[in-house]
Amino acid sequence: MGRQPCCEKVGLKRGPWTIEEDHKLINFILNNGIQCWRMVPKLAGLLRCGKSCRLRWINYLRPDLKRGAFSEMEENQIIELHARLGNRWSKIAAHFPGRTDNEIKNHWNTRIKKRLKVLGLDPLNHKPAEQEENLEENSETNKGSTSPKQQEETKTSDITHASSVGNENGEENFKQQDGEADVTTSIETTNNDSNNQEMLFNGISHGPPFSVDDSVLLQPLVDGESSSTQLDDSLQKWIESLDSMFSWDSIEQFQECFFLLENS
DNA sequence: AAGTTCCCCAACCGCATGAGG
DNA sequence: TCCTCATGCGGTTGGGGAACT
Repeated sequence: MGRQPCCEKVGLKRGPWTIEEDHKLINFILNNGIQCWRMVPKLAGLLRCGKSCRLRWINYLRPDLKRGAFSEMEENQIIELHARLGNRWSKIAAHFPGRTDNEIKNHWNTRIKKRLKVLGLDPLNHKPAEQEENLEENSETNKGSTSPKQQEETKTSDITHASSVGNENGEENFKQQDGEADVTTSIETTNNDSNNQEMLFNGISHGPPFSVDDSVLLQPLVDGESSSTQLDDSLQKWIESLDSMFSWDSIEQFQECFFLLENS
C-alpha cells in the first residue's frame, strides 16, 4: 500500500512553464498569498500540481530572487559552507539571500566541482584527491559493518575535520547546531543589510526572468543576455517599472506592473 | 552548413520531515 | 502512538543552446 501521490497527475501539464502560466501563478499569489500549495493550481486556474507551482515560484518567480552569475566571493563562501554542511543545499542557500538551493546546487555540480578538481581537491570531502583514495581503501574494509546513518555521520565528521577553514570543535558544533553557528558568524559579516539591499536591487534590475523571442515558451536567460530589441512593449514596460522601483517591499507596485503588463 | 558532443539549468521524482487529527 | 497529508529537500534527468569537428 503505497502513499498516494501528492496530486492527481492525470491531465496535468508538465515541462517548461509558459508566460501565461507564470502570470496566473504570480497574480494569484500576489492577490491571495500562499495558504496551501495544493490548492494554488486549482484556484489559480493552472493545470499543474501544487508541487510544481511551489517549485516554480521559489526557484524562478519570487520577486526577491537574485539572478545572474555567482561572484568569486560567493563561490568561495559556497565552498566553505559545503565543507561544513555537506550537500545540504537549503542550509547553504540560507546564507545567500536571493539565491535558491536549486541554483546553488546546479552551480556546485557544474562549476565548483570542476574548480575543486582542477585544484586537486575532492569535491565530496574537500581533501586532496590522493588522500581521498586512501580513505576509500580504508572504507572498503569497513563496508557492511556500518549502517547508512553511521556512514553518513562518519562522512560528516570527515568533512568537518578536513575543512580547509577548519574548526577545532567542528564535529561538536555540527551535532549541536547543525554546523551552522560558526559559519553564520563568518558569513553574516559579509551579508550585512546594505549588502542584501544591493543584491536585491541588482537582482531586480536584471529585468524579467524570461525572454520573449518565443512568445509561448518561457526560456531562462543567461545573465546579461537580454536584448531590448527582442522585447515586446509590455515586457519593456515591465523592465522599466522594475528598474524604477526601489525595492520589492511594496506589493502594490508589483501588482501595478502586472496590471500594466496585462492591459498593454 | 551540418552533425556531434558538451554543458547548463529548469523541472521532476521520490523520500524525509513535521504538523495535526 | 499511529496515521495521513502537505511541504521541504536533495538527487537526477532531459531539453536546448553553445562549442567543436
